[in-house]
Amino acid sequence: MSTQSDNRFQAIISHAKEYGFVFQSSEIYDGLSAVYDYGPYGCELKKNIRDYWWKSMTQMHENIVGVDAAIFMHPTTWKASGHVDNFSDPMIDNKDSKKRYRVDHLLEAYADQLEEKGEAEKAKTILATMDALLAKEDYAGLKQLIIDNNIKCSISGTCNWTDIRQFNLMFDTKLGSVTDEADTIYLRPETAQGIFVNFLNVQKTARMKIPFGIAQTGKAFRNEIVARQFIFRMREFEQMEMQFFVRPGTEGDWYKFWKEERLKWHLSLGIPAEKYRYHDHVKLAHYAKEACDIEFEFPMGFKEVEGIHSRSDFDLSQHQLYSKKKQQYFDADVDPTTGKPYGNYVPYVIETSIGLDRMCLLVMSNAYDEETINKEDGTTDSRVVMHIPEKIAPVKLAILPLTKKDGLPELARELMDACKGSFRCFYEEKDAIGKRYRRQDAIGTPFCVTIDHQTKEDGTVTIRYRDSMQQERVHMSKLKSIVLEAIS
RNA sequence: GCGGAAAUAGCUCAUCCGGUAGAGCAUCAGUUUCCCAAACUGAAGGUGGCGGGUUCGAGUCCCGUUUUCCGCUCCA
Repeated sequence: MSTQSDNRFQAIISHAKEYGFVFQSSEIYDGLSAVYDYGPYGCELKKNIRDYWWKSMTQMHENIVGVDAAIFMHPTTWKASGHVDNFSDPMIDNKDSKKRYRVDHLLEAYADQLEEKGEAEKAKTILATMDALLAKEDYAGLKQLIIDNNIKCSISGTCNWTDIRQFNLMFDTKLGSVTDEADTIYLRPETAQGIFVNFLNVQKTARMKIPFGIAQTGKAFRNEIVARQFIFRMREFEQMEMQFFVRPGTEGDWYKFWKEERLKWHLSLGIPAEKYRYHDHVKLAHYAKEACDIEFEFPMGFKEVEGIHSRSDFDLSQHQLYSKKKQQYFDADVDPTTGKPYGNYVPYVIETSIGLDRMCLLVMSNAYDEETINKEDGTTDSRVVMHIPEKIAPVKLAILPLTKKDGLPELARELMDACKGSFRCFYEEKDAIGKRYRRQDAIGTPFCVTIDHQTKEDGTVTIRYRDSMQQERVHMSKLKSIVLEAIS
């Protein structure tokens, strides 16, 4: 990473704090690691991004409906989803190289080596022993297995291992007021399962026919080993997910469709295409058939902002297995090859999952700009401006009377009253006009309007555009529609 | 979790060899001005992240701790 991009990231973090976008959580108590709060403008931005996504997914697609599932779910949910087994990996560190390994990866790699050497039997024995020990959570036994087989770290070449430790990435808590008798439940590590367990409820009550989708936004929690990089990786974060249910055999086409559709959504915000790229997964998760990330060029490099996964029928089948309740859909459409209806099946799923907090960071990173302005008298000036897309800007319109007397505030208040019911407005009469413009630039307000003495005569005002700094005279009565046009 | 760096006003930073903290910008009140960070007057804002130690005396030296950033690792 270059020093320049380092500085840029620092500048964005400082700006986010200084102008009320993002604060560290519990800052007066020295903060809480990797937890952040959104301030007055940050929460508007976040809400606007969420609303824009929600509208794009549900309102613009007749076959997508929403749910809002609880954060607490029945503990069996996480057994079915694979999170209890796959989300809590025993780890071991090599003391010499300081490298950390997942214990199962380390042993599997060793078993692979044995197989290559023609010792397949021994490899099998080791993997079987490992599985047994993992099931018993016998970490001392696992460490002994590693030592007995003289498994070395590939970096240091030594067997100098630490004890095996468990990193459970799910937060747990107790349900029930008496702790002794209470059951352990988890804060959801992803929102997807709240959709899967409601699959039939939604399908039946909203009378949905395949293909259809269920959208949800909400908080999820992961006790990350390392959570860093500002709001990019937080322990408490918000996801915007849509699970799209399709007939088996059509998932390839739908995967392709949503992969393209989701990138279009990003580009519809006017963010340059060259800052985005796809990253196709080579090594797939246990449930996936195909998967890719949409990556954005953050100040610290290209990083994932959204994932599109072809999840097969893994989730619904698992819930069917664990709940012993059929998760089937009856497809009355006629299969042209057989001439009969497709009938009952467990649908396949295409998932699109985007991190709302990452999207906020994406927008702020892309918007932040330190401009040098060449003034008419030959001198230069500078401004910090947030080029936030109009649709999602925290404040849409600033209403600024040129002076605080001669009846100008009264006219400005009239305009304020006319507009504030339709979008977020900001009123200010303090300080010189230039200073007020700069303050609005810093929070990304796309339009400023100034009421001056001419307004009293002919009802016109100057509208000043954030990005170009150009001004235009328009009639007061047109202002609301100009702004509405730009933000819809 | 390991290693490195850092933490002083809202922000960016000073404070020399250890002698009880300053600036610019921002904020607030007022005067004046009135279309791109204008000027003037005044005000407010700090137990120097927190805790301990050394010292007559610690923002400064030492230890611990918390938080942040960077590298490794992790992120199904």
